[in-house]
Amino acid sequence: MPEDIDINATPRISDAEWTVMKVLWERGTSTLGEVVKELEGRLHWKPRTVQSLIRRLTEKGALAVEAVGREFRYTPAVDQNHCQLEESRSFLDRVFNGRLTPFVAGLMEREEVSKDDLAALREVLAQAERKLKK
Amino acid sequence: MPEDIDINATPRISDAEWTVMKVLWERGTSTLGEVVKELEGRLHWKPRTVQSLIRRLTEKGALAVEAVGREFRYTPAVDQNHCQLEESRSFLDRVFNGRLTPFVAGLMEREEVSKDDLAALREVLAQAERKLKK
DNA sequence: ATCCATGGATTACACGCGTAATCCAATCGG
DNA sequence: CCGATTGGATTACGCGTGTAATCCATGGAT
Repeated sequence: MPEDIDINATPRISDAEWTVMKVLWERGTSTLGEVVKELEGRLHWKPRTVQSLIRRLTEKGALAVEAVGREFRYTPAVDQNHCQLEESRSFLDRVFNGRLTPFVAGLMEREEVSKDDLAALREVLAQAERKLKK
Repeated sequence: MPEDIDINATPRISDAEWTVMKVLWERGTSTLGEVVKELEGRLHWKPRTVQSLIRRLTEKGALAVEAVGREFRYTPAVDQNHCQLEESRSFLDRVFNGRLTPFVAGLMEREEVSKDDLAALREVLAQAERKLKK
């Protein structure tokens, strides 16, 4: 009886949820209040909204919960790089048929890439080429 | 009285709609039947599904309609590069806080980039650098 | 001792999306 | 000419999402 459940699947994270996850990944672990504080100012979100998002993330297994006193602390239960990679693939597939180059080229044509970015990219490229050669 | 409508906004295109738009962009203009034919095999979609997507795209102004005999021909009314750029920006913001380099680096670390890609990227980079210098 | 802020649990609610089915009219193949 | 196919118009329907509000318990401030 083969399992239908893909044990390695990362949960699907929505737009708004990404905002929350980024805070949690950055801070490592937080209470609701800490996340709310972190977000207020940038966003108009009411605390209940943040709580809803956190609850959904917990339900879909993206956050782990640990009771501390009468509160909970929330900790990412999925790897940021992994999630980013999945999003990257699905984005590239959807919009650019999976091709990376047109994506980068498009941004560069519109001058969306700074000189610093260029330098960093050059470095990343060089490294990848070295790795390929080995 | 300032307008609330952003005249330059491209409509928001959903996942499934991207699939349809890519066909239309590639073919320039098509009837429903042509799109259905183009997609069958790759996808399980029923013709009514394709029609629904086309209708929604028309309603949101992404496609222009022109009656030809009893049928309609659908033609993209939004620029592909423009849509791609918008998607790119929103994706980078959401997932990578707008930073291009970590995105590319992430893909390369996981060896998601082929040698040909690397060469093409190198070329794109060089061109961008030349443009910056001028 | 009391009141308020805070957090969990439950509920809300409209909208977009994926994925069609139905109904109807016209056209096409035979 | 007639049945089958095709395409437009209308309708469907459950799920996820964005964005909360309510209700309730409790711990901290006064």
